Amino acid sequence: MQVQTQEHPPASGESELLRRMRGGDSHAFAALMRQNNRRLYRLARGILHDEHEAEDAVQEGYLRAFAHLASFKGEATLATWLARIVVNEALGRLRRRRPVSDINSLADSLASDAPADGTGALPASPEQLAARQEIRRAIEHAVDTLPTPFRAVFVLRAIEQLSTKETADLLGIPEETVKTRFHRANRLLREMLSEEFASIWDNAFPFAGSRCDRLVAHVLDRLARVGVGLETIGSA
DNA sequence: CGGAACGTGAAGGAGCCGCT
DNA sequence: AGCGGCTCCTTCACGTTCCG
Repeated sequence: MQVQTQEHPPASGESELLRRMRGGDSHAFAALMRQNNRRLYRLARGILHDEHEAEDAVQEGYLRAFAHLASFKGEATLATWLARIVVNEALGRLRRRRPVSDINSLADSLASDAPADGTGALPASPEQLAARQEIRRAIEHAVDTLPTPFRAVFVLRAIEQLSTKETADLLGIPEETVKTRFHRANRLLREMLSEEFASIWDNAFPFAGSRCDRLVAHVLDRLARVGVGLETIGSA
C-alpha cells in the first residue's frame, strides 16, 4: 500500500525524524502522523468495527507513543512501533467492552467510504453498482464476524498486506500461529461468503425485462430464418 | 536450482460445558 | 467435585510458489 500524498516532504530519514521529535519539533510529529494515519486508522477500524472508537484508539496510540518516545529503541521501524501501540490500544478497548456487531452502521460507513475499488474507468450500471455494494457489504460483514484473533491477523495480512513476520511481531505471537489463523480466517470467510453469495448470485448479471425479451426474440428470429424448429433444438 | 516465504493438513493440548 | 466429550487453538511438518 502506498502512503497517501504528503503535504510535507518526507523526512530525510527515520533517525532524523526521531531526533527532531525528541527535540520537540511539532512539524516532525505532524509528518509522522501524516505518514501513518491512514494505515493506523484502518488497523484500528479493522479490530474495533467502529469508526469513532478507531479514531480515538489512533489518537490514544499517538499520545502514548509520543509520551514514551524515549523508550523507542529502534529495533523496529517507527511505523511498526506505532502500529504495535495502536493494535494494543485497540485490542485493549475490545477487551474492555464486549464486541457489538452493528451491521447497519457498517453499511452506512461503507456507503460513505472513499471508493476502494480503484474506480474503474467504465461507468457501472445501476445493477452493477448495487451488486458491488452488496458484495462489499457481505465481505465486511463476514470479516466483522470473525473471532477477534482471526480478524486481527486477517486485517494485518490481507488488508494491510503485512508479511507473516511483521504480523507476528505486531501481535506478539509466533509466525506459525499467524499462518494458521490467517488460513482459518480465509476458510471461515469462504464458508460465510459462499452462503452470503448464494443469494447474491441469483441477482448477479441480471438479464431480465427488455434485454431478455430482445435476445430471445433475436435468437428465435435467426432460428426461423435458417429453418430450425424448437423441437429440433430440443432433440439435439 | 536453491532458498525464502507462504499455504495447508494433522496431531496434540487446553479450556469449556454438560452430566452424574 | 470429578469425569468425559467436544471445540478451538497452537505447533509441527511438509508441499507449493516465487524470486534471485
